[in-house]
Amino acid sequence: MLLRDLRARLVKYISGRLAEDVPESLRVEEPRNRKFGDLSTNAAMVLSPVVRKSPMEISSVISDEISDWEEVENVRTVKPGFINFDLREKFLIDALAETGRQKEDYGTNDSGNGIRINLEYVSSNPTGDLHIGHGRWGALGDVLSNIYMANGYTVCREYYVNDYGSQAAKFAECAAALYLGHFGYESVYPEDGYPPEAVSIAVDRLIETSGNIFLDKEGRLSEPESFKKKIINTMVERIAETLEKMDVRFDNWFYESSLYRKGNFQRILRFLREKDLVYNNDDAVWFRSTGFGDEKDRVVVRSGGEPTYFASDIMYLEDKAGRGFDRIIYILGADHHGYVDRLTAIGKALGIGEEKLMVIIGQLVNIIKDGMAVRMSRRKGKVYTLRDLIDDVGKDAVRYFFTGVSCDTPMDFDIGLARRRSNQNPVYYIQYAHARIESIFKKIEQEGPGGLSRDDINIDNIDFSDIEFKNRSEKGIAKALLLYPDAVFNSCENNAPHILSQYLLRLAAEFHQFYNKHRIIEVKGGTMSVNRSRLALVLLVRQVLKNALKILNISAPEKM
RNA sequence: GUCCCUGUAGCUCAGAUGGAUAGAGCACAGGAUUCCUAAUCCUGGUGUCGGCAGUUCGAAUCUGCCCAGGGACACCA
Repeated sequence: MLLRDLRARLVKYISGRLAEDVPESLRVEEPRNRKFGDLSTNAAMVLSPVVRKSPMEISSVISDEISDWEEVENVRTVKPGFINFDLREKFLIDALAETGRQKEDYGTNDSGNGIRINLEYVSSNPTGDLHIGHGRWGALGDVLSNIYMANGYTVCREYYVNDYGSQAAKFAECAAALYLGHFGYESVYPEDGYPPEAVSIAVDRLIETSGNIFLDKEGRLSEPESFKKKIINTMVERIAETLEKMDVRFDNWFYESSLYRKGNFQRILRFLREKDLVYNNDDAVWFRSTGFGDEKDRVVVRSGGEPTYFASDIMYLEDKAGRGFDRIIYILGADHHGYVDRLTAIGKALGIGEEKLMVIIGQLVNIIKDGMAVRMSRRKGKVYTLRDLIDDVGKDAVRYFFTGVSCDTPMDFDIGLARRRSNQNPVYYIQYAHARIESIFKKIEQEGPGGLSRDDINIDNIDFSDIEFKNRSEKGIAKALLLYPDAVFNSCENNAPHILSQYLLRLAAEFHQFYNKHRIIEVKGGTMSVNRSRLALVLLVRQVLKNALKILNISAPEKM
């Protein structure tokens, strides 16, 4: 990791020599403006208050040190106290050779040290189709999982199925009404039920696969409990199918009902009483969540004796901790942000450290249609669902749109725009870079210069010492390639897949610019030759594009 | 009323723990293809970084107060 390694080295030099503690804010980074050089550090400025010397004074000491590094050349200090420097070509070439050797592993690191993460996302109630927002959490969770794995963590992707409470019961009730109605029997549809068109998705499917097996002779449900189980599973199947359409998959579908297996609820209740974490009031059992930072106490057992959803939350978190995860991450939609305090309260009460529990809030998605915002409420009949979106624009675009912007940003999703398969969609720009490179290789293979075989354009057989930088865009590409591992690391540190998306866009841009100016297959006086240096460079670009696209799980097409 | 997120170019958004002249794409105008895919490239420019104070050598970034948009505040999930 170029930036991180250089920073670490600088910190090591400074600590004990110039200052006891090196400020966190010390950075080695690319300067915004290219004219300042390849890299830059603010070391002198952040040290100034610590050392009580002027930045310029400190910068001369530090720039002397940096000048000794074999990676860099041309170190200079500038006005307020910045130290700017360039990367030496010899270093770039050696580093690129190493990149080529690592191939599909390039960019990964083991900073995660095998730490076990449970990442829960989507977890939409199985009471209807997924909406657009779920697509965002799905893409976010999936890519974040990939990012964590690329950084050496172990990840369990989990979906929590709410199949136990009153919402599931209500859904089953609605479904039963439609089911009986379908076979011509009288049925009463619950007044406050889910929209029938949402429920019928599952009912139609159930009838298709299982026919009337839940119907008894009197025109009633023969086995209401199995019907409920079946109808919910049918909905879950449908949800899983939708998510699979965008390549979002889970390691564990965790059923809320499984928390209530033999005596588990009584066990946790006893435990909570022993710890004095609950008390009785108004015939209900309350959890002392205010004692752990929640704004109010929460009911665990209703006056009727039924456990609440909050009871499930307690057991679920306990279960996760019991499965030995070092870190438990929830991705919640902004409409559930009120959960954060509750969850952390449970965590504290159960002795799960704050550093172990993390909640990522994803802001909502607005749908824009013909310039107008469209409300997306599942309770209001026919809406534009995630399934519709994936069918309209394809999984690559969906995934890129959702992970290309910060999850803190409420996004506007313009359906009309997303439908257009045009250059307005940046994902094509990135994929096109990959397709172009493939096309070059195909050309070399098919009608390339004599004496050049397929093996010669294999990354394993390339002599990277052939690389030379004859112009700015070649060096620019090299630098961009070497910054990839930092992008992977930073996107993990910040739980921000969009850092990776942004990086990809930049690499693609570097490539397209290069491609337009310089040729890999050169033709001189009718004879064709391949520029070995550029071939090597482009092979690496392809590798990094592939690696990054794999993390985003967006396809890298060979032709477009 | 309380809490969370957001407010940056005409539009969609970057700007990762404060740093050097605030960026990209789209849209708009013009140009580039006898040659590896023009889904590309090159050239054009616009900003009271929502507002007002404060902290700092230095603020789009941190703090406070306002304004605007979205969301959340059940013995529903």
